[in-house]
Amino acid sequence: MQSQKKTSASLHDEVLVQLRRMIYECELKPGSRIVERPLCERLSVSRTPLREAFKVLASEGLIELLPNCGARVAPLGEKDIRDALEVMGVIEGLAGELAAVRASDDIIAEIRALHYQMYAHYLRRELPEYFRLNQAIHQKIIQAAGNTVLSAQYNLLSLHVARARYMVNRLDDERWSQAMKEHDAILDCLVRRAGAELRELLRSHLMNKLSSLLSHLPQPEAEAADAGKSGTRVAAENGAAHRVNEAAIIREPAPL
Amino acid sequence: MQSQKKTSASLHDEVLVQLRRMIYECELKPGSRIVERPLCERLSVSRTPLREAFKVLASEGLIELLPNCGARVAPLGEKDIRDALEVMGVIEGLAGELAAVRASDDIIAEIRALHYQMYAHYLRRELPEYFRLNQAIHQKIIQAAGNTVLSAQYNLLSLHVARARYMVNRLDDERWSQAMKEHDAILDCLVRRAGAELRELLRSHLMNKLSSLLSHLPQPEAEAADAGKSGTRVAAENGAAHRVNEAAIIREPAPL
DNA sequence: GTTCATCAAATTGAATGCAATATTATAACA
DNA sequence: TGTTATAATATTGCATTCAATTTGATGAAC
Repeated sequence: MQSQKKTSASLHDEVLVQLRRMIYECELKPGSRIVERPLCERLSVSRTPLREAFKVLASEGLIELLPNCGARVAPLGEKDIRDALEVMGVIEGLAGELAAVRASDDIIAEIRALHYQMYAHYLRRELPEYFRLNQAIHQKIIQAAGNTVLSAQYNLLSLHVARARYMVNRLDDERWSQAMKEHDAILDCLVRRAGAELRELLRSHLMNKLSSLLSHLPQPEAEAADAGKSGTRVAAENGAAHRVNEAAIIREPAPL
Repeated sequence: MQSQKKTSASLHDEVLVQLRRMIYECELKPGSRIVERPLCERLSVSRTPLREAFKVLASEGLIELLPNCGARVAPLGEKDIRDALEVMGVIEGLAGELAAVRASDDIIAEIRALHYQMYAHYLRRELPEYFRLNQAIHQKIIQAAGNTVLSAQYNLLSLHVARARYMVNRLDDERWSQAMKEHDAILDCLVRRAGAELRELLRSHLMNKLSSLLSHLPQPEAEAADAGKSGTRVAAENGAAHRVNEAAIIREPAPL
C-alpha cells in the first residue's frame, strides 16, 4: 500500500516533505524569514501547494505564520528544546509501558537484533549507522505500543528534536557510552516486560539527551536573544551549524 | 496583543475555527465525506482558504484527506478514543507534575477559587456551568506547567476528546460524583505541591473518563463496523447524538 | 440477468491573476 | 543631521480558471 514513493504523492505532499527536511536540517535557519516566490521557483511549484504546506508546517510548529507578514522558521531556543523533550519523555515512556504489555515476542526479538547491530556499530564508532539503528529501535518501541495518536505525536516531536540535534551537531564520547548503557537497560526491561521500569528508563533516557543537547547548544544567550519575540528579521547567523570539533559528527539525523 | 477577535483574523483562520467547531460538535458526522463546493458556499469563502484549512485539519487528525478523492471526517471509534485518552493521560499527568513545582501561589489560589465555584454548580446539578469550570481548571493546570509544546498537544487532544463527548452526550450521576471527588483530591495535591501524586491522579482521572465514555458509546460494534476502513461513504447516521435520557445532558462542550 | 466497457458529469489538484497590506526607499522638514 | 511623511515596490491573501482524475451512469456483450 505504501510501495510507490516518488511520483505518486501529490505535489503538496512532496513540498511538505521537502520543506520539513530543509527545516530540520537547518537549511532554512531558525528565525529566518521565508519568502514564498523564491521558494516556489526553487521547488518548481506554484504558490498554492507551497502555501498549503506552510499551513501544515505552522500547525506542526516548525514555522510561524505572521498575518500579512509571511512566514519564518520557528526559532529554537533552549526553552523550546526543553519543552519538546519534556513532553517527548512522557510520550515515549508511555510507549514503553504499553509496548512491554502489547509487543509480540517477534517484535521484541526484532528489537533485540537491532540492539546488537547497534552495539556493533557503537564498538566501531560508526556514528551514522549507530544513529540509524538507534532511531529504528525507538521507532519499533513506538509502533509496538499500538497507539496511533502516540505514534503521530512522537513523530511530530522527533522533527523538533532532530532540528535541535542538527544545531548541536555532535555527540561526545561520554554521553555516547552512557546512552549505550541505557539502551542495554532498555532492552533488558523490554524482554522482562517490566513496563513501569521501562517507562522511567525511557523518560530518563530522554532527559539525559536533553542535558547533553543543552550543554552543547551553540549560543546559550547571545546578542540574538530577542530573535524569539521581535518581528524584525534577524537572520540568526549561527555559524556554529557547521563547526567541526574533536567529537563525532552527526551527518545522518533520521530516516524518518 | 490578542484583544481583537472577529474581524481581524484571516479568512483562513476563521474557516479553520468554524470547521473545527462543526467537526467536534459532530455537525459534520464522523466518517462522512466532505465536498468542497457546498462548504464554500455555506461559509461564503472560496475554495482556496477552505483547502488550506483542510490541510491543517488533516494534520490535526480531525479529517482524512484521500488523494484525488476528497476529504472525510475522521471516524471516531472506541480505539481512537482510547488512544487519544491514553496519550492525554500522560500529557496532563506531566502538566500536573510540572505545575506542582512551577505554579505560583496566585495561580493555585485561582484554581482553588474555580474549584469551589465548580463544586457549587455540582451541588446544584448545573452541568453546563460545571463543565465550563471543569475545563477552566484543567486549562489552568496546563498553563501552569509553563510548557508551550505541552499546551499545544493538550489542546489538540482536547478536540478529539470533545468529539467523543459529543457522541456520548451524557454523564451519569455516579461518574459525576466520582469525578467531583477526584477533583477534590486534585486540588489537595496541588496545594500540597505533591507532584508525583498529582501526576498519577490526573492520569487516573482521565482513565476513568475513558471508561465512562466507552461505556456510553452509541454503537460499540454494530453494522457500521467497517466505517473505519472502507472507502464508501457510510453516513454513520448515529441517531444517538440527540438522544435524551435520564442522565444529564451536555450542551456546552468546551470554550476552547 | 449479470458483468464489463465506454462516456458524461462532477470533483479535486494546481496555476494564474488581482486586490489589499506591508516593507523599503526617497524626500521634505525640523 | 536626524526624523517623519509619502510614494514606489514587493509580498501576501484570496478568487478565479484550467487541467487531471474520479465517480456514476448508460449501454453492449456474454
